[in-house]
Amino acid sequence: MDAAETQKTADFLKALGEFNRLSLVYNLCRCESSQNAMCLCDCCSVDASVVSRHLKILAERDIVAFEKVGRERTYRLNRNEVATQLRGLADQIENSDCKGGNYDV
Amino acid sequence: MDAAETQKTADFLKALGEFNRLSLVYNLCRCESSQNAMCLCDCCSVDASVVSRHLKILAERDIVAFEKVGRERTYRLNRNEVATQLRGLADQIENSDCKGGNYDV
DNA sequence: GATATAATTGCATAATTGTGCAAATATGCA
DNA sequence: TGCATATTTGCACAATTATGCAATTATATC
Repeated sequence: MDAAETQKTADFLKALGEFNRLSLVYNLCRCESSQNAMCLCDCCSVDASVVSRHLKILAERDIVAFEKVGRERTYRLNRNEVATQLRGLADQIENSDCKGGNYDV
Repeated sequence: MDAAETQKTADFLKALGEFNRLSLVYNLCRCESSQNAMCLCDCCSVDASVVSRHLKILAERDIVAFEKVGRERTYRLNRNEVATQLRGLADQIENSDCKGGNYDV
């Protein structure tokens, strides 16, 4: 478990671990089709610029993907990728894949 | 998905989503037995008081459990609980349990 | 009781992060 | 071209968070 990978995982979890961003994720979760940012604004009572920034953070961590459609930008949740990453972490923690070089006393 | 539950999930993810705290979790992951805080200090190069505070946050979210042993406090990872929570979130996101009341357009 | 070690807490501070508003950019349409 | 809508960006600021140090608490041992 090198530091860079730990940092990357932490960044992923941190991106999900903020109320408005998690609300956006849940909101996208409910939608079959892509949603534009304006539509997503409705789910959290913050300025559009704030939603824009949160979506940017989610996109940077590959939690959402976006596409330009006209003057809109539509977002969709990367369901499989996010689920896979969460399950990978769960397995790692539960099955103790990391038990090799043991610090145990 | 009410706001309180969303906040709780966000808090859980936020607790895991910080470099030093995630390092502590990985470190505990490698140990079969409980570890005291001093021992855990070794894995992140910060003051003991910082480790103490991070462990407190992890304990508040039920990510770790502790026990008083003499003048030490020993910590262990709540493997199953953490894994279960992560998998629950993965399922929710992937299977779109929340697709019921649909905001879709 | 005196002393040593483990851990926590108070306090100050630095760093990061979330936010709103106004301005800028990008694009579609009349 | 001119105007409207969608989104982003610059800026300032508030709120939160991470950190270290010193002091304190708790407990074990001499």
